[in-house]
Amino acid sequence: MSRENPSTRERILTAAWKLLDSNPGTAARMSDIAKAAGVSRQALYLHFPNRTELFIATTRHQDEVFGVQDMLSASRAATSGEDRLAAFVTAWGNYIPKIFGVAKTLMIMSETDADAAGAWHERMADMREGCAAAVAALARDGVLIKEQKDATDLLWTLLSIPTWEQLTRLCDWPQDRYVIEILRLARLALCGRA
Amino acid sequence: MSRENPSTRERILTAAWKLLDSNPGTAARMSDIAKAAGVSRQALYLHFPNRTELFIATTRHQDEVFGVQDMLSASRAATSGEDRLAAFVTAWGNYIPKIFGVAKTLMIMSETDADAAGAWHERMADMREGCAAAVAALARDGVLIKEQKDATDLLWTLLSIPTWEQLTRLCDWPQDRYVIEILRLARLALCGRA
DNA sequence: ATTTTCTCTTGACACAGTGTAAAGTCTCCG
DNA sequence: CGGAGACTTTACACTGTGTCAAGAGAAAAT
Repeated sequence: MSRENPSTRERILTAAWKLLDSNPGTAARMSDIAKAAGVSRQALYLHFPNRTELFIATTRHQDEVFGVQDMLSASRAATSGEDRLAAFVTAWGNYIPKIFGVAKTLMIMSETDADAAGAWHERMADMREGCAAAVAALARDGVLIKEQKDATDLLWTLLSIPTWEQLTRLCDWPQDRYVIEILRLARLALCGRA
Repeated sequence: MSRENPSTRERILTAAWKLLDSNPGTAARMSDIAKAAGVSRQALYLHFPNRTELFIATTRHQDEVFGVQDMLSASRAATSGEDRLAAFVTAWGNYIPKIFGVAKTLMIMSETDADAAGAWHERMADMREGCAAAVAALARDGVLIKEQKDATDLLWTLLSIPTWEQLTRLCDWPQDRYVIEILRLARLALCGRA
């Protein structure tokens, strides 16, 4: 289930990725993914124990392809708290659209599937780390006007995927305006000034 | 499907309500609801054409029981823009926990079910009206620092159900603090001051 | 060159859940 | 008494997930 012909596994992951991207949340069926990958439905079960694990593997695959780690470490480079906040909001805010389709599917599956919930919460916890680090940097600079826990909660919520979805998809905000406004709001909420 | 014995229909709606409330999003099965209502599974189909319509009827039923209209008209009573904003945020913010279980289920079903999506979007559009009215009142008072459309988008997003869920359920904020903080954030975002 | 091994396919099946259909029961009401 | 309406019971079609077993095909081992 791990050291087989990588090309097939890769093709399945790519097919799942594309399908979930093209209509997020609608949770493609196993047979759809198989067809898109050009393999039999049963072949999926040779590489992944079930649908949930396939989707979890797809998000991990995305993270590898995009190099989330590099992205997050870039925001760690900023010296001042405010720079760090800006770097983190920009990095994560611009990462969301890349992973939205798959992430949303996992998010929805979280409600009914414990494994999906675990993977999803882990991902959100990772993102929260970044929020906490930015908040801590603001506190160190003495510009934070709230408790660190509360500030982290707020920033974490502002940067949540549903918030991104509502503003960009339902309100038709272009991506760059979303980033600018969320950053403005974060600064207002955490430092009391823009 | 509408003028039959009301007690059975009522009992089904109440059962659905309770089940959806007790574990939101997990989408109770028809047989669960039937059992809880003390009727046969098939009886559900005598009153509702399908599962989606049953859940939609459940939200409408909630709105009747709680009297959303009265709640919203109360916020219209406020004279100044800032009062109106506060009244609306408080009213809606405190309404969310009452409807959360059912609303979230409908929200999740929206992804795969067109009827659910219609009902859900209609509900959200209603809520947006309230946002727009509060924003217009702020503009009339000359305290709004953004375009009305953008301000409405922001307020609408701050008051979204996922935002409520994240802060109260995941971050463990008590309900009253949620209302206070969202109101503070809304004032900051729309008027530039708390 | 033959055999073994691995990946994938084919076809079948069990299971859960939704929605439909038909026949039967029960009760109320004329 | 007899009919109408609400509900039950049983059965079934359909979709989608996950399992199982037999076999094809090719590459690797011997």
